[in-house]
Amino acid sequence: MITHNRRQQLLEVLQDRPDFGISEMAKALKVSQGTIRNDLNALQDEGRVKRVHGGAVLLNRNNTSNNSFDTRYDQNTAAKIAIAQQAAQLISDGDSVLFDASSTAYYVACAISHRKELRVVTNGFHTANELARNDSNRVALIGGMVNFGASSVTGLLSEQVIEDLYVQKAFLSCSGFSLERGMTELHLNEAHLKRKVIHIADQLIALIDSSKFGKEDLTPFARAEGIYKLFTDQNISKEWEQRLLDASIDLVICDEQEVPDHDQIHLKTKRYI
Amino acid sequence: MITHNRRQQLLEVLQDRPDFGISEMAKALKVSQGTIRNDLNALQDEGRVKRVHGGAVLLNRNNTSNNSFDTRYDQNTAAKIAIAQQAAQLISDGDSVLFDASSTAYYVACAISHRKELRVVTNGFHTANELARNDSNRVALIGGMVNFGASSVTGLLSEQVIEDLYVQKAFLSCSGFSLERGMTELHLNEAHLKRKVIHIADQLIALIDSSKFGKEDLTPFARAEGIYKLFTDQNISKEWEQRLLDASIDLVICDEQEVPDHDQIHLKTKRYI
DNA sequence: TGACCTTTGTCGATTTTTGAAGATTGTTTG
DNA sequence: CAAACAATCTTCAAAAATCGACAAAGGTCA
Repeated sequence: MITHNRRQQLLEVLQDRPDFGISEMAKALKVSQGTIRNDLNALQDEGRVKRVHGGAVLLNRNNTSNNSFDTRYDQNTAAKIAIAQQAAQLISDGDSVLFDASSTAYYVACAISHRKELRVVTNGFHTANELARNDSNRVALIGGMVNFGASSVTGLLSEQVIEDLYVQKAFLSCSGFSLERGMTELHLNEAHLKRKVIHIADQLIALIDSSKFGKEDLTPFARAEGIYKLFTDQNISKEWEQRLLDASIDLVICDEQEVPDHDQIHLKTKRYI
Repeated sequence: MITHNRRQQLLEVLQDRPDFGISEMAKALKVSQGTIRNDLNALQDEGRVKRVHGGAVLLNRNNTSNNSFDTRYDQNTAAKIAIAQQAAQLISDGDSVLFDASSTAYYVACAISHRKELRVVTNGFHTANELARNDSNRVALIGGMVNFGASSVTGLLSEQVIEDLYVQKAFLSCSGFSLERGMTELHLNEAHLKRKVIHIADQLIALIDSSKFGKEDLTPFARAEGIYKLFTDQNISKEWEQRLLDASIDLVICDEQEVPDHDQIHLKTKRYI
């Protein structure tokens, strides 16, 4: 084992087990504690970790995946992916679409990675990055004040910017939904932004997992009648299903399919043992 | 066995077994260790591998993603961090500052994580996220077209948005610098954006590592006289140092040891003197 | 043959690893 | 709060591994 590779492994160990101390790292990599200290100090000089008493913490670059964005992604993943895959069917090559910064919208973005020449507007970093990966797409990120937790922007720098845009389909989620108040959002800024973007979109596609029905949050931003299609998961109650049908809302209930590897994106392989 | 073929084979071995050291490669190819050393050094000169103590690591086979944030991040890290730590001294609580999407500017952002109530404008995702981590800061991300590789935006949605802002200090890097053309940038969009933001900033702080001097890229965006302070690393040539002094440019040559503890990302410890 | 390149072994210099001693830090206990 | 203890840190020195440089040996081709 050469030095460089051992240090790379050390970083991976540290990512999996941030609580490991020097002695545990030494045992995991089968070298002396002094060597681990050398390695950690060397990695510190490279700016990869910060040394603390008893061990080290990974520095920002590797840490970016450890914010609240990812934890949001792990909640109810199967339902969100089911919704995303169905909703993605609505998008064709060359479409102009809008996504909010929600994790469900991000999964839609992942599901249309094979589409070409899309024109995309979004306020989510991850969604923007995922779609910009494809060279033929033109992805616009809405400027504004940054929310660290959500990796998104909401407070608009300029109201005008959005009004000058136009998209065919807007894919929006919400934190609560009722027939009376429509789609509601916990945060004022987010609701404000969504209300804005609805005006520039031809069709409003609602991505609402079953847990949101009956919840009413602070700020409403879209009336139920304005929804072009509503996607939800199979856990929706019969009662709500009927209620939505009675209100003439175009409802799509998405079956959870076998999506084996997707949850495991965040898991790292453990080479040490 | 022709030399050229053996080197190709060596690359394949290295791909299969990245953890192989010199002696293992020598055994695998049935030549002496000295020959392996020759081969690895030759391959390094071709840019195919990077030599590390005890062996070598393969590097980017696809030169297309050359400008990505991650690869930029790893280049010349020590110099960039040195520059960042010195430049960070200019920032006080409550300041309004602007950063470009460069990795050096990102390091500055990391170095001011303890500052409070900053008002920040940037077009880099990583920089934005890092600074937004601190609740007391207000971070604005400039909206625009997304560059996947750089994790940034450049094509502006609206020229007006920037003109309505004001910052005290703008921290900008560049891909080339000369006294005649000033700061230059390879990509047109980026130069365009930087030219814009210079107008809304009181002071232009240039972050230019020593490798950039004498390079002139396509698009100039800031004249040398307009630079308020220029930070570079200690590898700058005496010749260039003199030239900048003659031009009355406020030059700061950054050396890691001179920074007080509380402003450091990490300490460079001297272990083997 | 003789010029040129590659390979190989050797040698001192450098880097890495490791263990030990003493200093420092963090925690527990009275 | 302070003393006592444990864990961890830095420093140092020695051993091991590796490096670069050089020169000798071997091969190729005009």
